[in-house]
Amino acid sequence: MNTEVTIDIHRASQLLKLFGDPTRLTMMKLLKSHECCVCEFVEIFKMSQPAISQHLRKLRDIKLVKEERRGQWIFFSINENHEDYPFVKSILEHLPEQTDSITELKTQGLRVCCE
Amino acid sequence: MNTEVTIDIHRASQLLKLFGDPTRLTMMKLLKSHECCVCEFVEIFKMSQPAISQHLRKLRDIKLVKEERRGQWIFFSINENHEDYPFVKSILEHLPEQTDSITELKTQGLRVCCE
DNA sequence: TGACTATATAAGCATATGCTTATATAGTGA
DNA sequence: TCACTATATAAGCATATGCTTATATAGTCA
Repeated sequence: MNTEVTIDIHRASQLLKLFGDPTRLTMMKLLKSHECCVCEFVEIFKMSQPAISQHLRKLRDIKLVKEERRGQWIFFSINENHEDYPFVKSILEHLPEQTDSITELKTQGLRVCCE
Repeated sequence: MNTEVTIDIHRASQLLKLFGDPTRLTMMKLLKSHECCVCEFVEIFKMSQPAISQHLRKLRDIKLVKEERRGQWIFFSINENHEDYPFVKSILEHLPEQTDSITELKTQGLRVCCE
């Protein structure tokens, strides 16, 4: 019936549990199109740095996101090689773009650019 | 870019939070193809009747499932008219079929049939 | 090196969650 | 009506979750 690869239902529920938090879900949607670092999320979500860091850790623990240090900053991005990325992608595609928050960051001169 | 209707990210996270429990996620997958009543779920999940009832209530509270009494039994089914059903459907389509548990119910003579 | 910025981690705490047991409600059928 | 089955609800409890504050780690730059 379904040509798509299916995902084990327990693993699926673990992923969905992480996506069940509005902050993490928005993070994932943002990261799908934009690399971001912690301090940017702090601005976007108006949330403390440890809170942001802990959300990202949960996403990183199951390898949904990867990190890369550049100078002072650690940039987070979606791990497109994750075994369940097709599943993740199909969920994120139903969500509205979050480009506004990135645009606002830029307007405020808070978008971290590290070349 | 995307011709699909998008879902508000907060509402999405509420749905996904409910789907973040393996029992409820499996229930939803089962209900997508089979009407079931509480006592069947009790058998399938080897879980107490109140526990099952409470999971179903959460799904019913946000109208993801509907119920219909037939005699002694109350049959639950997916609410395909839910505003977010396309989103729900796309998630469930990634999950493996759960027909085995229904087959097993039938084998044990525990499948409730109410015509 | 020392001050600064970015990030991670630990501990604590209030609230949420998912079960349990006990009990209430509602339909069936003798 | 009464015993029975199916389901719902309430209260209690152990654990999980998501924040907080305090502190540690690591890089930058004067």
